[in-house]
This record gives sequence, structure tokens and C-alpha cells, in this order.
Amino acid sequence: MGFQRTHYCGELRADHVGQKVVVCGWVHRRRDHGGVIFIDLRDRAGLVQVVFDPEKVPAEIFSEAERLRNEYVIQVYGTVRHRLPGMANPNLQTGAIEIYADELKVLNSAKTPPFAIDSRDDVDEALRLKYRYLDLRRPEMHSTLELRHRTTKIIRDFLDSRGFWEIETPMLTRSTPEGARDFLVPSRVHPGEFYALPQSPQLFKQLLMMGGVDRYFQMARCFRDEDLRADRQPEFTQLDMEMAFVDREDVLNLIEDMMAFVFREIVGEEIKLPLRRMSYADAMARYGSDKPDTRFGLEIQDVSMIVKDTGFRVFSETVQNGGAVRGINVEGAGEKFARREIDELGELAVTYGSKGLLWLIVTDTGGRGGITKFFSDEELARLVSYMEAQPGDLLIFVADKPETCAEVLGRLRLFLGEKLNLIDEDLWDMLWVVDWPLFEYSEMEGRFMAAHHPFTAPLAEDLHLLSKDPQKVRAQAYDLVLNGTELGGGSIRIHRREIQEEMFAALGLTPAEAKERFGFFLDAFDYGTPPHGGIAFGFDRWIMLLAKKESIRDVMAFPKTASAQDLMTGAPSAAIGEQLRDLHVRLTPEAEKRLQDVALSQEVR
RNA sequence: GGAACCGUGGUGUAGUUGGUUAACACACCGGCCUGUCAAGCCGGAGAUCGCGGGUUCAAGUCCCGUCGGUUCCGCCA
Repeated sequence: MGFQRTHYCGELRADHVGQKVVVCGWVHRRRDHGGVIFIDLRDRAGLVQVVFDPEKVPAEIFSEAERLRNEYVIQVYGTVRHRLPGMANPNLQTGAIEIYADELKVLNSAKTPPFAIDSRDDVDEALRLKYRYLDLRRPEMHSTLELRHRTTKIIRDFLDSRGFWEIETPMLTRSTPEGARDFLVPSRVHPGEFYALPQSPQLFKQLLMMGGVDRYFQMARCFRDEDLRADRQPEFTQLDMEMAFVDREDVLNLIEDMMAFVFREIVGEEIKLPLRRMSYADAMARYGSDKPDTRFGLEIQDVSMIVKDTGFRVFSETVQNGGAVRGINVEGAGEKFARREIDELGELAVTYGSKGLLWLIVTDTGGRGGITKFFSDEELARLVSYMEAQPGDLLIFVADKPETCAEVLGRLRLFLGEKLNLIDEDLWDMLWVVDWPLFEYSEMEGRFMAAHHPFTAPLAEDLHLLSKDPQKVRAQAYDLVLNGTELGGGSIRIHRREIQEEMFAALGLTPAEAKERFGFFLDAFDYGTPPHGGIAFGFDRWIMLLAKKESIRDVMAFPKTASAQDLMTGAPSAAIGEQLRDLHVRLTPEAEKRLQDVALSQEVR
């Protein structure tokens, strides 16, 4: 006969007046007037007021209602009525009506929760995570989960309409070098060997193209064993896509259509197409970032040529030694900032990797403070006019290697944009960053690394540079940037064996190493690989932006803390009994000792 | 791996230059109350001040260590 629920609490409206309904949910609040009792009943759709009137319900039901407490799970049989005149509650979507209860079933009682579900203050996040199932009851969490679900659904509909197939790829796979640290899973059957959890389905999706699937996508769970951030979790979801017989234009056009569709359906925003495109070089020069936030100005300017012959040797010598001098005109900040705030910028600049920050304040007569004294009036006037500065502006400079200038000023720019409140939070500012370098030189490793990944195809016109001058090779790669956040990135892939081998060689892999690690993949090239390309989106981050959340944890049902723990389940935890032996794994003495210490401290507690 | 900030009844916070019995709001328990909706009124219970050590006549407060949370740098596409 079923549970008999007829409606969600939150969906009842004046249209339902007169209907007999059955609703289920949690007691959100109760207001007991000694006589009449009001219960705000909550389910995922919202709240509805239930009235227990002693003159209208049987005595045993009324006394049952008197015992209700917050978070009790109940089922109410009743009739929807208009509220009495003047008693409507405009703050509730169901505020025009209420349910007169005829019958009440208490399905479960509840202890007083460790934090209020309707709390108006922020609750300690550790507590929220420990009792995540209670945290999830909060309407705000529900709306985020629903937003995420609807976005996923919209994307599936869209991609289906464009001929994409959703295909799953393995979670237990082979470790591939490059990129992040892998999570490893020891093999019981093959002593001493390990699976790796995928950092992304990159190779598999390319193999699907080789398999003639033509168009693939997946909401793919990915794993990376690196330290966490507000927008980084050890496991996360990518919208992963790949298409065969396409070039860059085909991919960008399709993604633009998809983004416009998603934004229209989810946030009711019209995205203007085609999206702007900015070269990587341009982004780095003007914004000091490969994911420029173009919602505000404060662009970086290169003043190397202006200052190369000045008497200020920090500037002139830097330029003469192949470095650069770049700056930002922080408009108005010369008047607004206290000396301490300028010094704070300098400290930031140092943590971002420059030797220091040089500055001056523009005045009617020239400049004051900082490095003003090193310039002649004429030099100062040239600099000020080049940077289009007005009296009261603060000019900040970094003199260093060009990349350092870009990096440091790019970060200061973001800091200043926020500090000066220059960012319009209502904008959806989306653009492509294209023409990436294929390689980045890693100081730490002393070799070239793939800027995207090692399967990215070079631009055809740069192909000849691959072995001669790798640093100059540009890639057929593209990143989609929204409000200064990288939403996703992709590329046209290499589809010919000899180029893939050249790529591996440029990355410092010997043919033997390439064969050992990617032999199966290289072999696949020999059997007729179609040209193909694709893209992958950091889906959690994307939802975070759509939901206007500060942290990726708020858009995941069960996230981990900054130290990668799950406070609810207690993961990770020590392996028990024979697990390790079955897996042919032995702990180091340090690990053993740590486990003992942890066990001891828990006993004390 | 490094740095910063935070940790006080169930929750959110206050707690002065170290000084008596750690304060407030909400929640909780009891009582009153028939139209509230963050109900109201009266009363009550509830804190090893994260943990360990030190300085001091005296530590929530100062110092050191440690644990946990968050953010950032390194790392990570």
C-alpha cells in the first residue's frame, strides 16, 4: 500500500487548499502555545507549517504532538487550508497555507543535534564534517546538491544531443609518470605490484577514439595525491570529453555552445558567443597569469624600454642583463594606502618570489616616496606618462626575470583587485586562453615538462622546432577561464606515433622508458589512429563558481579536510589484521610507531 | 615540507595591563501560555577554557611543545 506520501512539504501552495495530503519530513522548529502547536516540517523541498489544534485533533494525537522535538522524523496526514487573514508568512514559499493535522505518525525520534540545522551562524567546519549527514540537511546544502545534479543532467542532455556517448573507464589502472603523485592500490594477486587510481582518464579517452567511439564523455572521478587547497580535493570530478575528426575550432565551438546552454538553463545568464580568445603570451604579459581575471583593470605594463637608461641601477642593470621591469598603476592607492599597506605589498611580493617591490606615489610635481629620488624629473615624467598615471596613483614595480615579473605582479594584481573591491561579483567573465607553450622548463627537475600533458599536439607550424628549440613550440591547447579560475583545459592530441615519440624524447624519456611506460599506447598509434582532441573540466570547481561558494568542500557531499581526512568515517585508518599481509605490504618502523602513538592518545581520551 | 590565523558550556561568541564564583545569546530541561512563524514569559541544568609542559604567589590570558581546523607558499592542471 506504499508509504502514502502525496507531496513534498515545500511544494504545497494555495492551489492545494482543501486537499487531503500526506507529508513526511523532519521537525524543523516547533512553537508550542500551550494550546495550539505549530510545527515547521522540513523536507528537501522546503518548509510547511503544520497546525495541531486541540479542538480539532483527537486528544491522543495532540499529546503526541506535544512530545515532538527538533529533528524528529514524522508523517502527517492533514488538510491544506488557507492561513487565517493576516497570518500569511511571506518568508516561506508555502507561507499562504498550512496543514491542519488529522493524524501524526512519529517515524523516529532524534537526539538534540550537535549543531542547529537552522543555525544562522557559521558552525565550525570540523563539526559539520564529522556530522555531515546533519550538515547536509541544511537547505543551503540541498540547494547546492540540487544545482550540481541539474548541471550534470543538463550537460548529459546536451552532449547526448550532440552524439556523445558516456563511457566509464577503469579506476584501477596503471601509474603514469608526469603530473601529480599517484594513489596506489597494492595488488593481492601480484605481490609487489600496484594499481594506480587515475589522475584523469586521459589515455583511455584517446584509446576510445582509436576504438572508433568518435565522441566520448564521462563524469570521471579523478585522484591526485597532492596537498589540498580550498579548491582542491584528493578525489574530484572531471567532466571529461574527447572527439575524433575535429580540429581546435570544432572543439571550441562545441564547448561554447555547451557553456551557453548550461548558463542559460542553470543561472539564467546569456553568455555572449563567440567567447574572447587571448594568447597565453598576452595573458602572461598583461595579467601575469595563465587564467587572467579580466573583470577588473590594473593591467601589468612593461616599462623596460622606458627605464633601461635611467640612473636607477636596479632598473637599468636588470634590463641590460636580459631581465624586465614591469609595473602596475594602482590607481588612487597612493592616497588611499598607508605606508604599512605598501610594505605589506612588498612582503607579499617577496613570498611570491621577487627580491622586493619598488614603488612610488605620483604627485602634482612628480613623485614622492619609495624610489622617486633615483629619477630625474624628466625620467619620472616619462614613466608617469607612459603608465598613464595621475596624481594620487601608486606605481609598483618588479625588476626581475620576465617570468618572475609576470608571476609576482599577477598575484599582486589579484590581491589588489580584491583589496580595492574592483571585482564585480555579478559578472560571468569567460574567455579562452590559447596558443600555450608545449613545454615549461622545470628548474627543480632540470628538464622540460609538458605544460598540459605529453599527448598535446604542437601547432603544425611549430612542428619543426620540436627537437631543435622545444621552448618555442606552441601547443594546440586551450583553457577555458571563468572569473580568473581555470574551468577546464584541453588540446588537440598527437595522433601519429613518430610525433608522440619525439614528444617523449623532448621530455627526457629514453625510447626504452617510453616503451616501458607507454608501449601499449604507442603501439595503438600503429593501427590507424584518427585525429582527435578534447577537453576536461574541473567539475567541482565549476559548480563552486555557479553556486558562489568559497570552497569546493561546499559542493561535495562528503569532502575531506585540508589534511585529506574524512572526519565522519575516520578515513584514512590503519589496516586491520591480515589485510597488509594479504597485500604483501609491510609498514616502516616510523609508521608503526606513529600508529601506536595515535592509538595511545585515543585511549587516553 | 614551510608560514599565518583559529580552538572558552551542545552551538556561536565575550573575557581588559595575568587577580575572587568564567559572561552573553541561541539550543536543551521544567513550568505558564490557543495564531505563532528566529513565538513569548518565568525558572533550571550545563565548562577538566583542545591536550601536555613551563613562567608566576596567581594562567582562559604569558612562553614552549603537541593535536585538530582553515587559509596561503611549495606541490598540483
